[in-house]
Amino acid sequence: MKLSTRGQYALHAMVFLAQKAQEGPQPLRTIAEAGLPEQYLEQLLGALRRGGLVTTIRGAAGGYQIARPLEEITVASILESTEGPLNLSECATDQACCPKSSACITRDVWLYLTDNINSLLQGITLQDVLHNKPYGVKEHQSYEPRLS
Amino acid sequence: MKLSTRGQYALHAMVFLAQKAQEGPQPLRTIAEAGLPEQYLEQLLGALRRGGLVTTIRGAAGGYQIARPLEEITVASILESTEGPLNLSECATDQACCPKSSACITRDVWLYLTDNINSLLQGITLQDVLHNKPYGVKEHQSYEPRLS
DNA sequence: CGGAAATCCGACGAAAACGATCGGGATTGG
DNA sequence: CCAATCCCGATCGTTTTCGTCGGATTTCCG
Repeated sequence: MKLSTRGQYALHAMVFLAQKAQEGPQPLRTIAEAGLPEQYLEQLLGALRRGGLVTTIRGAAGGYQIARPLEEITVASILESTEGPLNLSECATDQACCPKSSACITRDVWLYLTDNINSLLQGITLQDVLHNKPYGVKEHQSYEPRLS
Repeated sequence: MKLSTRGQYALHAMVFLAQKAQEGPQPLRTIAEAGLPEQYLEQLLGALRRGGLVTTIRGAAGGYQIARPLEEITVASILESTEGPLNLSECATDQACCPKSSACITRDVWLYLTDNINSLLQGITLQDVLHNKPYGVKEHQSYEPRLS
């Protein structure tokens, strides 16, 4: 189980933009200076814009800016914008999984994990990351198997 | 962020073997009957054996069996055997990450997530899955940023 | 002993995903 | 106008994933 570099780069870029939030739009060039491939990063910022997390200003002296208050931007939303939704198993999203297995009890496991990982990711905001605070300490969602 | 089918198939197979734990060794053929690709599954069972989760009996009337008590086999160990360790970001395992970024504060995020997801996965045993019990409801590990 | 049932294992191959790179178009400040 | 900058679709090499294949080995059973 791993994440692609898209998510890593995206989080990195968002943290950078958050730090420079008061300094006007940051051009791609500047964001990539930490060592990220510039043209690749451009794609990711496009995804983040479409996800409503950054705004852009085109033309000379343009660049990228954080679109919303830092406490509203979660790691979950960053990863979802750049990597798509968390999908541990088709079994968890699609209905007709496990063709011949009458009682697919593994499905409950995937659903439980999906819920809890999402809740973990939603518990971390850019604000938290910047302030180096201990992250959200909600409890695990209690789990009751769905009757289906 | 997704899991490969290896993990899905492996969990499915392990649940099946757990259900048949009292009935002697189950041949590959039988395990695959639910619709899994037989020869592919064979590789996965090899990995599970190397991980110490199943034992095999070779030769005619042979097959696969659960190797340990159900409450000792966690979803974490199944996924680790078949997919390798959870690795959200090289940044989390390797040291020299983020080449030019002096203070890589994203690293703390990956470490935190890795710890908590692992703890989620370790909280579910085959026993729990079979009995359809609410899974482990430990709290999130409290997190204090490492000073590095 | 011989054959059938089964696991074991390495190699191969098609398809998808990943990690970029490229080239050109559109927008805007100076 | 021109330079800086974002926008966007296409392409491309590499790696990973998802299997398949063929053969070797082990063991039961008659």
